[in-house]
Amino acid sequence: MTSRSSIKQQIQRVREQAIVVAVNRLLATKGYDAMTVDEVAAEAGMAKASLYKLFTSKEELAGAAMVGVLDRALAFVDGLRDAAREAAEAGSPTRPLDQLKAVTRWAMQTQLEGEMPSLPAQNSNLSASLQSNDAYMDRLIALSNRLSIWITEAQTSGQLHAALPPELVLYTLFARACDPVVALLKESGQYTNAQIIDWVTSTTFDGLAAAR
Amino acid sequence: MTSRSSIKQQIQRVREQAIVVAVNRLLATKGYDAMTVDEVAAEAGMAKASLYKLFTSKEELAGAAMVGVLDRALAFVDGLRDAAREAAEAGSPTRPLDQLKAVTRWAMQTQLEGEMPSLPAQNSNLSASLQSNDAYMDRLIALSNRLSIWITEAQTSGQLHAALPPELVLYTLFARACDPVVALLKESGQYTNAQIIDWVTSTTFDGLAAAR
DNA sequence: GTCTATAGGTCGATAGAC
DNA sequence: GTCTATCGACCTATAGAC
Repeated sequence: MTSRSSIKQQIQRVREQAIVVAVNRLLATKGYDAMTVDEVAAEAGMAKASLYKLFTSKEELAGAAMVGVLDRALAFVDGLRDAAREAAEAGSPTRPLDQLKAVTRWAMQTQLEGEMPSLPAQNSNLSASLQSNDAYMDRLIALSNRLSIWITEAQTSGQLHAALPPELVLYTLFARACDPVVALLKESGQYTNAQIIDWVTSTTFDGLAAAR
Repeated sequence: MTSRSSIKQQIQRVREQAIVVAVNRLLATKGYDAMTVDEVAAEAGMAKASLYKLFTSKEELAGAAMVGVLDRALAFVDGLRDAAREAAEAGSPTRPLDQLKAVTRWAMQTQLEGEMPSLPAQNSNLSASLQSNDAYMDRLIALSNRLSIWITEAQTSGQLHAALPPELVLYTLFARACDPVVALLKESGQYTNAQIIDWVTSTTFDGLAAAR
C-alpha cells in the first residue's frame, strides 16, 4: 500500500517538475502574459485538465516557477557562503563585495541561458497572488536576508557606497538579474556571453563613468 | 469649405491627443497587456468605435504613446544641446557626460510622475508592429543618434569608460529610463523623488561600489 | 451594440491497475 | 467490478475589432 502510494507520488512529482520546467522556459522566453496554459500543457506533455489537477491557476504556475529560481539562487548563495567559510578558515577571507558580484554573474548567466523566468513588474493580480504564496515569499525573504548580510558587511567595510540604503542595493541586484540590457546585447549577436556578463557586472558595480 | 474641414481636423487632433494622453497614463500605470481598449476609450471620453476611427489597433495606440514620449525626450535633448551651445559660446562648455546625466534624470522624473509609458520587453507581435511603425522608428533612431554623439564624445574625453561599446551605454540609458528600482523605491514611500533620482543616477554612472 | 477569437478553467467518458 | 488518473471536448468571459 505505502509503496503504491509512494510510486504515485513519485509520478506526480515528475509531472509537476515537467510543468515547472515548461513554465520556467516559457516565462523566460515569452513572459507571463504571452504564455498560455495550453502551451504549458503541450510542452509538459499532458492535457490541460491534468495540469489543473496539480496546479489550480495560471498564477500558481508562475509562483511555482519563481519558487524554482529562488531555490536555485539560494543553493548558489549557500554554496558561496560555505566556500567563503572554508576559505576564511584557510586564511584567505572572501570579500562580501565579491560574493555579491558572483551572485549577479550567476543571475546573468541564468538569463543568458534562457532560464530566468521574468514576470511583468505591473500586474496587480499576479503580484497579489505571489504575495500570498507562502512558498514564494519564504524564499524571497530568505534570499533577501542572505544578500542583505553581505550588503551591510560590504558597506561597513567600505567596499560598497555606504550612503546608499541597503534596500536600494538589494533592489538593484534583483533588477539586474532580469536586466533587458543583457538580452539586447545577446540579440545583437556581436558579443560572447562571458563578455556580456563582464560588462554588465562592471557597469552595475562600477558604473558607466570612467574610473575616478 | 476649407475652414469647415480645418475645424474638423482640429477636433480630430484634439480627440487624438486625448487618446494618446490616456494611453500614455495607462501604459505607465498598468502596462500594455493589462491595458484594455475599453479603458482607453472611457478615459479619453469617447466610444470605442470612435477611437477605432482614429487608431486601427491596440498596437497602434501603443505606438502613438511611444512617439509621444520620444518627441518629449527629443525636445528635452534638443533643449540641452542648445543650452550647451550657448554656454560654450559664453566660454563655459558643458561636458557630454553631464548631458547624459541630465537626460537620465529627466527620464526618471518622467517615470516618477507616472508619465513614462512602458511596454513589455518580450512581445513579438508588439515589437514587430513598432518596428514597422515609421513615426516611431524615426524618432527612436533620432534620439539614439543624438545620445550616441554625447556617448562617443564622453568616451573620447575620458568621462565615460572607453572600453564599453557605445551600444551598451545607449541600451543602459534606455533601460534605466524604465528601471523598476525607481518604482520600488517610490512604493516604499520612504524617500523623496529628488533623493531617488540622485541615487539611481549615481548608481547608473558611478556604480554601487564605493569610490575607488 | 454586435461579432468573434482566444484562453482560462471545467466535466464526463475512457482505460488501465488492482 | 471498482477506483482513479487522464484527456478530449466543452463552457464562458473577456477583450479586440467593426
